[in-house]
Amino acid sequence: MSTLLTLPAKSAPAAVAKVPSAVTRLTLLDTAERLFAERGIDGTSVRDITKAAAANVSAVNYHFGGKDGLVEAVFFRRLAPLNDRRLTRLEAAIKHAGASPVPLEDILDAFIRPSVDELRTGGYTNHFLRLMGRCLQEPNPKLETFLVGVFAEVVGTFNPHFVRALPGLPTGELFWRTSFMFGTLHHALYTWSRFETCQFASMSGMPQTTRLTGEQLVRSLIRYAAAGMRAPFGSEDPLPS
Amino acid sequence: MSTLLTLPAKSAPAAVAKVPSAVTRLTLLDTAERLFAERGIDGTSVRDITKAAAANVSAVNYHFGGKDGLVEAVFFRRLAPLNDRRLTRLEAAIKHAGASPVPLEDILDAFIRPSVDELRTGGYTNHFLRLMGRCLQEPNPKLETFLVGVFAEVVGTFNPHFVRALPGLPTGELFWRTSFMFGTLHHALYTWSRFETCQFASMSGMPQTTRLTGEQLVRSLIRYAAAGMRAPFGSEDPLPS
DNA sequence: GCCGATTTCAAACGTTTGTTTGAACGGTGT
DNA sequence: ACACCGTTCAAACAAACGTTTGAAATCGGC
Repeated sequence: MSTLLTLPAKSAPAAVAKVPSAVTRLTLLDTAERLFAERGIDGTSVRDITKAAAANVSAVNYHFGGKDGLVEAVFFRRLAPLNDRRLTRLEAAIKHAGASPVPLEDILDAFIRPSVDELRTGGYTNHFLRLMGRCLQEPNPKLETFLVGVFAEVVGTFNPHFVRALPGLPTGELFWRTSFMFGTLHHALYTWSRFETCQFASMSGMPQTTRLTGEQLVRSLIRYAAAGMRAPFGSEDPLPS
Repeated sequence: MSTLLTLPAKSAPAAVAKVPSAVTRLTLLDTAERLFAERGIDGTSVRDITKAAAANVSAVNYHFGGKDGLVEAVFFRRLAPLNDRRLTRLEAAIKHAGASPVPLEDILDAFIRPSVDELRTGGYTNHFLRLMGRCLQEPNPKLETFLVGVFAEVVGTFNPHFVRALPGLPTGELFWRTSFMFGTLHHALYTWSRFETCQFASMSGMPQTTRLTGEQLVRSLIRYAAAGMRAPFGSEDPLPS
């Protein structure tokens, strides 16, 4: 339930030189992250994980209290610093803007860049990027409430600045455009992170120019999302049937 | 493998008055669609399906040759007419445009509208919409190759018209913007179709103005995607750090 | 009313799932 | 040397998994 980061038993006294080995714990987290990204959570058994991690089957239950605890730990390990980065970058953009509204591109940069950039540079592999692109649609209900809670603070902090940066846009429309931006980001992460072996690359004879660096992907995403969120709203020309 | 729509045994002779009952088959497809959307494919057992459908456990194997066959049938039943609709609408837009390039909004309309609109009006429930939003990220490899094959024709047909409608846009950038549009659409379908019971609605105190009709969602999506795909491309002002 | 084909059914198949158990291991402090 | 604590391990647990089986039930055509 609420035992998100509580280590297994490890009675808290003398908490100085803690985490004696924790190598098995880390290996389990890494391999679980990789396998979850490749086969999904339900498609990965604890035996798959422990076998790939060269650990015992019961290690998952010992270190994480069960498979559910491992799932939460896998996501929490990445999501917490990711969202910290987002908030930090937004703070910087707010300070840089002074009293005037934060430019839309800066808000999007603070939101998007950590997903693509910081996650990779911190010794992270591409596996969590694939997992990120999928996480919102994982059917695990516990995970869903957990993710919603983690994201709530971020969205709540970003939303007022979107409102200021896009004056005149109705609240409902802004909600949906934010959701569109979310979907754009997640699908792009999923596609980009697995592009090396992606079957979609052969869909329409795609050339090699589709390979992007992380920085290029960030810029493309911001360009696309900024233009989309700034799209004129109102009863313009009706669409043809 | 390639037995996508082949009925179980049913030796083909006297193929006139076929499909004697097929009520069990249809019930299984409907309930499987619903449960797949709610719990994911791996999270749904054949016993869950057959129990909810008031059928026998072996019915899945009899009618579809196994769970994999059922999965393919669930997707194929919706995807085939959906993509037919897309191609038909694109044809109409091409004819309407004459020799000039098809307007970007018309291309997007032909691509997006069937997903939101036609799928619902044809007696479809919302369940496949949720499944649609998730299908590209289902870890089932067989399903993936199947979906890629189904979508290949559509993408191959739409791409040349995107090229004409967006002159000057590099091929690589166009690929990614198309992918962005794809992600936008799928995430929007997922969010919109489950909005009634969606936890995201409570994330930032969203008002009731976020409820959209299908038509409103289509127009919002087209506005957003059109603006995003038309975003200026080049080495403009560098983003702030 | 009977026959052959089609469909349903209860029961069981072997495998895999997540989890638990209790003993053995490997350090550290005394 | 001893006891202690955190960790690992092989073995087993009941439950659920997809699938198979062979016998009933159902139906249409003659």
